[in-house]
Parts: sequence; structure tokens; C-alpha cells
Amino acid sequence: MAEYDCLRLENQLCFPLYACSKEITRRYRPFLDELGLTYTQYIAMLALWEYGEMTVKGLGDAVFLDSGTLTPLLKKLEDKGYIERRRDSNDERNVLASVTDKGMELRDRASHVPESVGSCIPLEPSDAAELYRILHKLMTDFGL
Amino acid sequence: MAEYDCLRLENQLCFPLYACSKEITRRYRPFLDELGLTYTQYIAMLALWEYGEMTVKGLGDAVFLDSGTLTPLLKKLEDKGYIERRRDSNDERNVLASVTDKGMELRDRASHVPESVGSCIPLEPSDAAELYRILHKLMTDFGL
DNA sequence: TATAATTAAATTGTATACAATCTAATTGTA
DNA sequence: TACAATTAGATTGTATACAATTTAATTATA
Repeated sequence: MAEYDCLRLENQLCFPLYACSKEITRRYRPFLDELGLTYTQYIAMLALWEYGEMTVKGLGDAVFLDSGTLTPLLKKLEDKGYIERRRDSNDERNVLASVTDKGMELRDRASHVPESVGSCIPLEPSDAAELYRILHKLMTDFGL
Repeated sequence: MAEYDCLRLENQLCFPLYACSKEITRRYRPFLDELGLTYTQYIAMLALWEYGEMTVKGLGDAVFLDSGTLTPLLKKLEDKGYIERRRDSNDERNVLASVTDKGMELRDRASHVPESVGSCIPLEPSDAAELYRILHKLMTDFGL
């Protein structure tokens, strides 16, 4: 059966990546629940806090999601009062998303999240740094 | 704004993990399309090829998915003719999934997938080995 | 042994993801 | 300037994910 060794779960690189990504997302939940955000909504808010007003396209480029995912997600963030959406009067094709005052207050409440989650991730600093380096290199080489 | 540096997308470890995981899954698509499988269906088939007949629970433990995801997924694999599902007569709570002859033929056609995908992942062998080591360590420490 | 507790799947509901398509606005060009 | 091509966002359809609940079967225990 050595001919199928390459198909063993243990020998895949994609699988632990997929599994660890899901597990880490899962560990955000208790902290994000307090903020009323899902993980993807949190990622979108990180981008909007950092870059300010953005088009749906620009946000999608930043977080690697398309309008099919972002349109309903941004509507939910708008319903929660964290962002506003409006058409760009200079180019009516664009929809601009911006953070509201309530959304800026949320930023303060979110500022402890990275540290809180970090303490739930059993990763030595040296491994975390190495993982960070490899993943960022991979993203660059992917053209992301 | 240094107080919010920890919220910058660039400073998250979760985000490149999430982005790379999605991108790698995306790169499986053309190869898996030929087999008529989605990525998650492929992962489930890897487990069934490797371990043989499994309960839904056992499969879920192997690939970190619950019955809410697996029940409809296994029905699709059954519709495609790659697996069979039957109740365990020794314990009627269990549903056993097993690979059909057609599913075993698929294994031959799938055997080139890891190498084909690997050549689309711009990762040096040393980095791939290091990434593999860190992720497996993380899974172990997560209790996965 | 009757029943409480546990277990496994399935189901329900919510939220991504993303391909493909549609619509409206803008841009390029003959 | 008409009109083709492009672009942005929204929509539709399919496929995960997973929490919470339900149902049926099994196990533990009073």
C-alpha cells in the first residue's frame, strides 16, 4: 500500500493547516461573542479600523473575500450599528463602508482580544515567529 | 495609534493562517474538479481510503467535523457512488460508511493529486518541513 | 428491571465561502 | 458621440461549518 502513502491524512500539509485554522477560529469565539462578532466580521472590522473608509472591493482585496460574502456580512455589521454603507457619489458603482462611533467604541473593547486569544494558543514564541514568517512568505509567493 | 497596533491585520497570526488555508484549498479545485469532489469531500475520502469502514463519529474525529457537516456530505458521496452508508446492526446508533468499488477506483485517479497540488504551492522543502512540524505540534498541543 | 443518563445521527438555524450571473455605472475606442 | 468592454456590487445557487436540538438506541444504576 506504499503507493497510496501520499494520500494518507498524516502526509498532507493542507490538512493540519485547515485543522489549525478552524481550531484557532473556534478559540476566538468566546472573546468575540462578548463583542457580538463572528470571526469573519472581526476580520472585516480589523481592516476597517486600520484603513478607514473602504469600498467593498478594497475591503475584499484586504481580507480576501468577494462581494458574495461581504455584502451580507456588511449588512449585518450595519444592522449591529458598527458600520455605515453608502454609495460613492463620485462613482456610483462603489459602495463605501465606514466605521461608526459605536464601531470605534468597539475597537476599545476589542483591543484585548489578540492577547486573550494568544494565551489560548499553545505556541512557543520561536515557533510563532517561524510560523508567521513562513505564512507571510507563502502569501507573498501566492501573490496575496 | 500604537495602542491599536495589536489589532492591525499584519500583526495577526490567525489571518495568514486563514488566508493560506483558503488559498491552498482553492488550488486543489482544478484537480478535484476532475474527480468530482470538493475539498472537504476529498478529505473525507482520504480518511475512508486510509482507515476503511468508519462510523460517522469516527470519521468526524479523524477530520474534525461533526454530523451536521458530515451527514449531508456523506449523502453526496453516496449519490456519486463512492461510498455506501449502513446502520451498524450491532449498535443501531452507528452509521457505517465504507468505500465502494467505484470509490476504490477513484483512489487511483486521486493518487497524483498531492504531487500536482504540491507543485502549485510555492514553498521550499525546508519551509514546508518546518511548517509541517509546527502545525503538527500545534495540533497535538490543541489536543486534536 | 424500570428508568435515568449517555451516546450517535440527523435536523434546524445561522453564517460563511465562492462560482456564476445580473444590473448599473463607467471607461475605452472606433 | 454611440457603443463595446470593463468594473463594482448584488444576487443566486451550492457546499461547507457548527451550535443547539431532536430522536432513537444503548448503557448505567437505583
